[in-house]
Amino acid sequence: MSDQEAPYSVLDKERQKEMEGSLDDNGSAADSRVTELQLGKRVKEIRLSHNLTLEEASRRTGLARSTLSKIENEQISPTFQAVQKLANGLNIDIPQLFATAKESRCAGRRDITRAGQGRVHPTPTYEHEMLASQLTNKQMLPYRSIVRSRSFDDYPSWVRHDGEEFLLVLSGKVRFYTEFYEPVDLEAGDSSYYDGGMGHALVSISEEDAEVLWVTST
Amino acid sequence: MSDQEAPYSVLDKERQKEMEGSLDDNGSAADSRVTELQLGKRVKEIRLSHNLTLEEASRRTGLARSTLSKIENEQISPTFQAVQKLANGLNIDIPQLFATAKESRCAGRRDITRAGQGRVHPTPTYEHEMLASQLTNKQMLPYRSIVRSRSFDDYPSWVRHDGEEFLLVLSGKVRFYTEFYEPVDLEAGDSSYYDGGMGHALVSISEEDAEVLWVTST
DNA sequence: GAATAAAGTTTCCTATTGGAAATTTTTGTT
DNA sequence: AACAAAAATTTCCAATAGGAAACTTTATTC
Repeated sequence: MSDQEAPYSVLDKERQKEMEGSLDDNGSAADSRVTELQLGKRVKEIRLSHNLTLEEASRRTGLARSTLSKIENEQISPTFQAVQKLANGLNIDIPQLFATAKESRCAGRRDITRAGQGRVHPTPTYEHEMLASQLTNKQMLPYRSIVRSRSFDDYPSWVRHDGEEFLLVLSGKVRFYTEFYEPVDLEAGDSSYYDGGMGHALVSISEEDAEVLWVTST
Repeated sequence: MSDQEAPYSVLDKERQKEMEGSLDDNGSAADSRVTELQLGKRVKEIRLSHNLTLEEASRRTGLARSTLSKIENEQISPTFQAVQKLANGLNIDIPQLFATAKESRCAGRRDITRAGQGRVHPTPTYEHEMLASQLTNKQMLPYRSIVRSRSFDDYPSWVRHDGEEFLLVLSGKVRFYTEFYEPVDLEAGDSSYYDGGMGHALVSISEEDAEVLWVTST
């Protein structure tokens, strides 16, 4: 093959490879923590653990051998489409792919929120105090709320969201409306667990505004 | 981060009126189209729920406005790199991005537990009352516990388990021991969020046994 | 309602990806 | 060791993503 005059010399290659290690920059706000590295390695691991050749993997995923090779060697950043084909073809679900890349499960994170020191977020019907708001990427979102609403009519429509929700009444008394059930009155100490996708709403029915704790799963 | 910028609004669910239906899967894991369609929509949802403009999002993620727009409108398939910047910049973890498609079970489950009516499960150090125990297959496990322990020595070893844990002190006062931090005293209303894999233990330090609420993610 | 500003989309161009085929590396056989 | 076969990598080029700026749409103000 050509040697001295080729525009892409071996030297260039080496240099490129080195730079590959940390391709996060753009000094802007994004916290580009180095979560990168893993993907290619991970894919290779999985492929090998299934005892597949690139050829086979190519057949199953619909991606070219060459493309797979490049992905495994971190030479390219596959498009989302490609990632999906990969995941489908190799029978891995995407979260799994990133599970390792993301970070180890046995972290030692801890966040403490003193009473009343959460980040407050008011709405017409509730006054929410986000707890543990320092910690990001949580699996659950806890918040303590004061139920301002005094009538079901305060709600233009059902409140809905992804995930599941746990509710505990801390003080006062509320009426708990849900889309598929009769309303129920809950007092301090009563709790409920329900699907967030089901419409729901709370109304204070005690002298003072009731206080509740919510934990939502993501 | 974590300041006066748009408060994390998982709470702005009010505006999340529609849950899209209609995903035609052909059962097998072969077709990638299904999830593909979701990505843009999902990103847009998330961006809006954080009350961000494309401009803002661009600043945070380091991706161009135009690129973000194209992604949201499914005009391009972002590279993995781009997806990562997205996830970092918008503070979402990647699995969450992909979670949509399969989560189409907008069930309407609900379980109510009256104060003191949970299923009790005593241990030497705690007296646990499982809440919502009627409901199985939950993503979270809530329980209210009385902290019997009076000394750290009551614990033969650290308590550890999978997932993450949210802790709220309901009454009394506890000392919160963790594997990687100095012990902290918590009073009624104080809360903490931490990784279950990190050793932890509670000890009552008030006159009466303290009462706490725990929610563990699975 | 026109004028202005802000948010979002499209265009145009460069940089990068993805695939077919050539090349190199690895593995197995005599 | 030499050869052949299989697997992996690299090259080259067409197709596509990403970014800057032009443009269109949607709010906001006078």
